[in-house]
Amino acid sequence: MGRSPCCEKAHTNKGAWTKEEDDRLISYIRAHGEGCWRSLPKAAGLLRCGKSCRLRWINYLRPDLKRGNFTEEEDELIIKLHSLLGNKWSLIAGRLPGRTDNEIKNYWNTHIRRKLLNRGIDPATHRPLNEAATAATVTTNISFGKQEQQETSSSNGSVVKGSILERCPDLNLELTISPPRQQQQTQKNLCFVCSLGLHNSKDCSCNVSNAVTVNNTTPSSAAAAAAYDFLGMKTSGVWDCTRLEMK
DNA sequence: AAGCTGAGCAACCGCCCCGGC
DNA sequence: GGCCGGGGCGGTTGCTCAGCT
Repeated sequence: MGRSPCCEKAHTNKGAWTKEEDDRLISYIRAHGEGCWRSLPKAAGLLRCGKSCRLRWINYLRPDLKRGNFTEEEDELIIKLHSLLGNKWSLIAGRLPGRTDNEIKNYWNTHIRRKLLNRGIDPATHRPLNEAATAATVTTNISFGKQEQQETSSSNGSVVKGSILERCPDLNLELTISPPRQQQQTQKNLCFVCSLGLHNSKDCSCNVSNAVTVNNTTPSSAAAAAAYDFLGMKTSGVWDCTRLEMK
């Protein structure tokens, strides 16, 4: 049973892309644009799975990609975003123009993880390693909307109280998160995801969340509170979303 | 020079979500 | 409301290459 494969695997190439395949894909997309990935390989004369074409285009061939080493600023931004968003690589990539989720994921796993470990910071929790060891069950990753709902039901059917505050009793409850100050008056209903500039994201909870203050226990605000501890440096007072703006 | 090892990264796999029917 | 197909995403694999012995 199960769903049918996305393509006829018996007649598709796998592995590294050749220059000729790249050229075919580029010229086809230039001529026709990004359309139906499933039918693209056949139309472009490629013996590749549609998914493979999409991945190749998005991660390597797209003209707006920024190749080359990550800057120190990008490093720090990735670390901050990861502490907020967890392994939401696509969301993180959305804040780094010219970078792809795959690239950031690889970079995280190869460089930043080690960098944080060298700093004595647990890359999974963004807490000091000794603290992370004693509070291994505490997560500081954001949970949005549906994911939050999924996580609130345990396997034995009992409902776990969903509040991150309950799971993270050491959170600084005095912290207030707020949208950019000049927008506070006009965007009272901005959800946390939108406040990061990730409008129209699937994780946007504008429709379900009407506040972004930590005093409320909405998933987005509680998650924001959970992220107060950047790089192990606890902060207090106002945490301003504008700090995540690209420079 | 040859073999070994680990890092880096491109690509694949499988699952999930969403929209159309 | 349920099913199905397509797209997207995160995790993992495996190839390549540089550094070391």
